[in-house]
Amino acid sequence: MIDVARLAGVSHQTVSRVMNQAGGVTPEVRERVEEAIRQLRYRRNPAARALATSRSMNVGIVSFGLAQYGPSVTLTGIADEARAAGYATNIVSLMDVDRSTMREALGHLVTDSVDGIIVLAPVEAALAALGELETDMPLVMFHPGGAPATDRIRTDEIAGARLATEALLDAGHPTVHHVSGPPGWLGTTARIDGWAAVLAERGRPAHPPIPGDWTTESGYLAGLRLAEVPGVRAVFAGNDQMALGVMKAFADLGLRVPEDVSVIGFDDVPESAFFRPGLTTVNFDFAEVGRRAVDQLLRLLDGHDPGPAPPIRPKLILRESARV
Amino acid sequence: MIDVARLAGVSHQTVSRVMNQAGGVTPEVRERVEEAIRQLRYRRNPAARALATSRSMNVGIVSFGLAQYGPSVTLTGIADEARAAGYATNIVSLMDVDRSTMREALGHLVTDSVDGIIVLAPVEAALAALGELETDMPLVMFHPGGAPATDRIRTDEIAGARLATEALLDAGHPTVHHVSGPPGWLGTTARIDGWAAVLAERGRPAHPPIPGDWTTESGYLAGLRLAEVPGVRAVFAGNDQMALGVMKAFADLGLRVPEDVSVIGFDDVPESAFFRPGLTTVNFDFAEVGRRAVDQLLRLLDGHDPGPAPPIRPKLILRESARV
DNA sequence: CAGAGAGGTACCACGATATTG
DNA sequence: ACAATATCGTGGTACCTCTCT
Repeated sequence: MIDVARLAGVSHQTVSRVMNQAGGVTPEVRERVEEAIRQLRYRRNPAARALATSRSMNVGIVSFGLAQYGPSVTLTGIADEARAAGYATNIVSLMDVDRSTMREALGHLVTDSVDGIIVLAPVEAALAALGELETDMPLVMFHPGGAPATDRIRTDEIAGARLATEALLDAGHPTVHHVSGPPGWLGTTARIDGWAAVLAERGRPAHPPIPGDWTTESGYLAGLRLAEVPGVRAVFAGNDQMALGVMKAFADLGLRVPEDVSVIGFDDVPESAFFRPGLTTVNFDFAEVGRRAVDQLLRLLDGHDPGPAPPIRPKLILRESARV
Repeated sequence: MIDVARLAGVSHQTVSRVMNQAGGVTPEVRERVEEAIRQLRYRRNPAARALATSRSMNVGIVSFGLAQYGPSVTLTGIADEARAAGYATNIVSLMDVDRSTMREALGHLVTDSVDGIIVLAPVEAALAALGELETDMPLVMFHPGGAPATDRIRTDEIAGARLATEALLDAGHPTVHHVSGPPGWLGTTARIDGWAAVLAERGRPAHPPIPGDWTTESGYLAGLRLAEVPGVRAVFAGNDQMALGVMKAFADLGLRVPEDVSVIGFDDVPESAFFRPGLTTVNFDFAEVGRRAVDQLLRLLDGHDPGPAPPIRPKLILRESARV
């Protein structure tokens, strides 16, 4: 910066003003400084800046289950939005989620002095661990189906499950069977809640959900079991992979989708449009989850209470797997 | 740090020595300092440290296709290994790969003054873009099927494709059909090369590969086409999703796997063990790719030429989808 | 004597180096 | 010779001062 100042014939302070888009610089001087910056290919040193401002311009991310579709898409949303706001993205990945791993992850990020943290671990264990750990660091977590709160970004998965269930009932099916995700995941609970609420409202029989584990295989097994239930007309699966498995089991057993049974999935993974039949499913914009998490965190960093962020709304994507 | 020094009754320099595990401190003094550190919950300021040492202790990652299984697992490997070495992980995700997006991504990381960069974008466009861009920053890229080089971490995907093809031929099948990945991906080329080489060596007919796009659906379409080819006995698919699609097409058309046709996949995604039938496939340790990339980069940062890193070797995972 | 543009100086929290006990 | 200290440099920003319409 000193070199730039010398070349432009000004003080380093003026160069700083130019770099920070601060006012109080003559257009003429500003141009001279900018030319010097270009000429010397100057980039300011973020460490020095961080030291002087006590802001690292880094956001930390604690992530779990990155190999899943939703979280990985959300991660890119976070990275993009943070970048756009001038923040870098510092990631810690978790193998398991419990109090000690969470404490360790947060500790790493605190040591790296990030300005704020986003927790991308939509499981109950994460919630519990965060509840027990006290941090003064601004923190936003992803909470599928959660209640409004300043530190949460919510996908309204209860509404998503309702959309699917209502669509199936509206189509005239007597009830809807549910293949759920594994216990412990926030999304599993939310989807069960939404589905059960609609059945209760309309006085339809609610068969106990058949638990899967998000995999296609578990969906297949659930499908085999469902096929034996007399009068199965409509199935709502907790994610698209399980819906795929259900459909495969039905196909193997000679049940036609959607002629005999309607199936609706959840997530709208890119492949779901290409399943056979194309899967009717519930879409959430997971990248938007990431972007909003960053926005919310930045507002928190600004100091004034932003209030709860609005939830991400579901969209029912109509394809061929369900007669609605 | 000054507070710690004051509390321990020493100079800040001595505290620095203790923090850095440097010698030249009496055990007694060291203990006093460590007690003071504990008491004040002191953590050193990474920005100040970065400024003084001109090392940010950050590695940058340029990633593409994070929603894919391989890259996302590799990312966690990178994050873990970097963390273990005291480095934080700074991620930039790419939507498209071309010269300008790559330049921009590297520019961001340079601005953030990372100490080194790992490029996780196994497509030819990335290779080309990096070739044209000159950076003095230490950089390691993931290069499936690539030749040995100091700045590359290689998975020996040619060997992986050979394993699959040889196993099928050894089982007595007259030849092997290949469902390839989309053009432009380094893995696509490597897998085709390995497959073709084995067929050539053994004088077997090589039908042109049927190109897919990594999705289950494209595998399904390829399976429909393959089923019409007379005498199809063995199929090697470029990844597990496509293998799943192929098997589904065969099932729909009444071809039994493995009785009528053997199928081998590639990647060994966690679900593949649960496909029906369980998928014989080629495993690579993608997390290890990430760990080695970090190790190699750290050696580069050390200054002395580490030589090419050894390639990641494939393993054939025998399950039920192929009679071998 | 305002007020705007520019410069001067202290300070951020460390590590490196030379120096002292 | 060894432990511990004092001083300086790192590259910026914040705040105060100066100068000139």
